Amino acid sequence: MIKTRGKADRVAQKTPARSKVRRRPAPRPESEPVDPRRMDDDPVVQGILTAISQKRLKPGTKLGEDRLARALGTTRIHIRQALAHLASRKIVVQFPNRGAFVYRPTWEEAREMFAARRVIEAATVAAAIDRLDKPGKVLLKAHMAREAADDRSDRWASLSLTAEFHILIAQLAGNHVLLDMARELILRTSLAIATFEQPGAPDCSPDSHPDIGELVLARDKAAAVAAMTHHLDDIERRIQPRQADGEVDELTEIFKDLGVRPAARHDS
Amino acid sequence: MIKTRGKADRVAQKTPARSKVRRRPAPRPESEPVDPRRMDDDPVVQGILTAISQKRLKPGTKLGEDRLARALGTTRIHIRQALAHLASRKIVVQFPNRGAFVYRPTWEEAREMFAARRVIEAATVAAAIDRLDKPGKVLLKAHMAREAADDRSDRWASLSLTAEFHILIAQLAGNHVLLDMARELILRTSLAIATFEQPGAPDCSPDSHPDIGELVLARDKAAAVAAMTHHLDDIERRIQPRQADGEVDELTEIFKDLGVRPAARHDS
DNA sequence: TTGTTCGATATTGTCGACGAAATGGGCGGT
DNA sequence: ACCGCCCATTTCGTCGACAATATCGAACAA
Repeated sequence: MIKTRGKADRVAQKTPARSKVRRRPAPRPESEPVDPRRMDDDPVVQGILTAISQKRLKPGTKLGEDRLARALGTTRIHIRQALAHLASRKIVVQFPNRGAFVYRPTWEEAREMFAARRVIEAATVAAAIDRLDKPGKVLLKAHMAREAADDRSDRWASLSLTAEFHILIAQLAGNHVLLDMARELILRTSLAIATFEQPGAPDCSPDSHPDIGELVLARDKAAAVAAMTHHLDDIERRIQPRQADGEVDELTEIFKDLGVRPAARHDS
Repeated sequence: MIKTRGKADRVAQKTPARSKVRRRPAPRPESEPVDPRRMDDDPVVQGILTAISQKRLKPGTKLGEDRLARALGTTRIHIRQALAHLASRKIVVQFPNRGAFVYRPTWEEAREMFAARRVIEAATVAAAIDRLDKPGKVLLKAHMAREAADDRSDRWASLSLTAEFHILIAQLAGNHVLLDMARELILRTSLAIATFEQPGAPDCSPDSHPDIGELVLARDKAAAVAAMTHHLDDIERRIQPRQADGEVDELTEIFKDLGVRPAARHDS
């Protein structure tokens, strides 16, 4: 008979307020309205994300499912979901029957990411200045202090710190949509940098951050936008279009001034 | 033994050019280098996406897995993948153990989407003017002709058409990253409109499109940017912050100026 | 030695089924 | 008549296993 299911087909999303207006019978403790699932909170996703932003996972790295499952202590299905999510956000690429790899942007795409960042972040600094208030100033000053106090002893922590400056600006802008875009762009940009950086160049000239921060605190919008744009230009200038198709070129690059040959290959 | 798998761990992403240079033994027809999986090409995703952009799926609609699987003639696992992808892009929301629903933005988020669109699309028109060339002009003129010839006979086709104008501008900008963002924003904006629109108001004042198009063709950047911004303001003004939490309020809205009271409540 | 073919291995993709949670309706108590 | 509880049904989440495909190594021919 199949029972065509006449109702409840479109019940409307909304934090599951019970069908009627009656307040919940308190089966739940309180204040837990069953939040929507946020894949970004998944520990697997978080792990891969921070590993990437700290450059512990390099572009092109294969992310095998079974391997990750064992490494992170979960089952393959969670890994699959996490990888699918990261693939949707273009943090990883999935090839059919071959697996997932950390995304490696092309040179053109890297350029386009920076162009997009200039657009977005120019808007976020401007908006951040517009709606800057006491708590915002406190947050900004606190971050600037943290960056000033950073002694570069922990390269990974420093990398996170510089990225957080840009994210903080986007947060101060108060637009969650722009914030998400900025987050995504910053992450993907770090992939672009990792792909095309010259070996041994710093990631993000941290010297510019205090200047930008001061301009924001001074509410000098035009100068702050100009400084941010210039800052991003600076970062972009640090990358070069080396052969992005790697492997062979990578090897020639590695061995070209090294003079060693594989010898006779007997591992173990 | 476990076999720590000494090599090939990071082989680099790159369109799987065969391990050697030899041409393939011809199991594949030709010219198909195994492209990365693009979830956006999935027919299920496409179906839901166009259904949403044409407002055949309204915000809040429940997207049951088994139901969709039967409706679209696939298995549940494909539906799950598609829904996960759409959830990553915030087109749908997934509640644990409750299913997926077409995303219904909050009022603030709707405002933020428009603000973001002003930022992105101001940049895309500007860039489109900068790199406008012959084929670009042809495309733009062709689209303007199509919009001019549209007789609104097919409401769904008209909706797609107006969205495509904005996407075309973004395409002309030549920045794939910005293009993707514009695509996503346009789609989510249409969800915001569907959520908060006043019943019976047109979606996107199509009258503005010819003006903007002409300004682009005339390469008047300042005026085009201003026109685009104004156009988006126009659209945003058409929505109102009605109670977004729906159902009860939705019903009161439906019946509020209808003059009927529940009387003495004896249904049937 | 160089290049090709074939088989073994490993990894991914998919399916079916079961357990878990929530929804909805009916029942009994106040 | 209303409110709360309980159970049946539906739907989602997860696990295990199998099939499909690619990768790797070795044997083989030129």
